[in-house]
Amino acid sequence: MNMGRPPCCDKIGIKKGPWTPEEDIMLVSYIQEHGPGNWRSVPTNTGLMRCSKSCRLRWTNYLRPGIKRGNFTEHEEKIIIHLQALLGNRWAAIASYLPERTDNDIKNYWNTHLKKKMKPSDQNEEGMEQEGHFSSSLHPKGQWERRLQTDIKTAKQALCDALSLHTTPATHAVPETKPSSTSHQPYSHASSSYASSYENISRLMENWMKTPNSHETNSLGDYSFNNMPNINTPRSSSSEGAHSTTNTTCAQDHVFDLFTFNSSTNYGPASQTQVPLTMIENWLFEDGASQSHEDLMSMSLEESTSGLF
DNA sequence: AAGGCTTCCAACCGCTTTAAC
DNA sequence: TGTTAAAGCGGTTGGAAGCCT
Repeated sequence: MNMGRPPCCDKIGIKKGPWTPEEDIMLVSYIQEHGPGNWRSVPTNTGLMRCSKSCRLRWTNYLRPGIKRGNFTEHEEKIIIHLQALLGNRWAAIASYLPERTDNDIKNYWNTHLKKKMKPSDQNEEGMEQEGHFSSSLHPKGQWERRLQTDIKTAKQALCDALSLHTTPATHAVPETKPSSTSHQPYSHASSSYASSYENISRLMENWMKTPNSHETNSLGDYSFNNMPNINTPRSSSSEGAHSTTNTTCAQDHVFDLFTFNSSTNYGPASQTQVPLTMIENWLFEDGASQSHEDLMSMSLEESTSGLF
């Protein structure tokens, strides 16, 4: 019986553990030619004795261009602390606000640095959480509920984009809308002895970026680091090119679902399509403003979450 | 100098969701 | 439409490196 997709890898002779520079170069060379995605075929086509999942993780967490490593700035630190309080341990969501950092990196940084740093004040926050002050831990929420919270924001952003109600792009917190910041982002440093190899790979990638034409067309569609779809969104970069459009559409669907849901309690079905635009605008502007990093930093937790519910 | 302890982070594991067949 | 693997995600671990005694 062979229903569904074929297996990702046969798990026989799969290599585990740290990646060698040679393996990295093999992977990068392959992605250079074909673009990320279709991970299933990566081990076969590259000769890497790695599981496809391992290849994907290696790429998204380490080799992907535009990743800043080590040395979290005070600003980044504050954002992480604030977002962690807001969203809980939803590292992917937090990482979307820090496009140059991977969720894994943020998670590690939180666990190794910030968690203990927060210890003295934790008492307060935990106390507040127990009293239900924070939305993220108001109740032991189900996954769909927590996802909904994020979706609301995504949906608002999508609708905002659709209606061309951009706030200043530089302060926009939702990274999907930002132009790629990766091409000019210097690699800060690699903390391990692997640094020299890593730099080699960086150079390899820089060469690639200088010659976008050589890889514009491939089985996965147009692709280059300069116009990589969703490059700012960790993980999603591994997805296929159509992703961002799909997200927007889905988000818009969500937002209209929300309107339908809200209005159905107050209005009859006929009025569902007659939500005044000013209402939507107000709603968007309200939250759109709060999406900037600066505002995110300055607003209180209560303020920042009140709009969500 | 060396042994033990701690810190840090890359990578893995396992679960859930999404999408291909 | 059901089954299955891929993708996404958060938690955890292993081991290298640094620090302490």
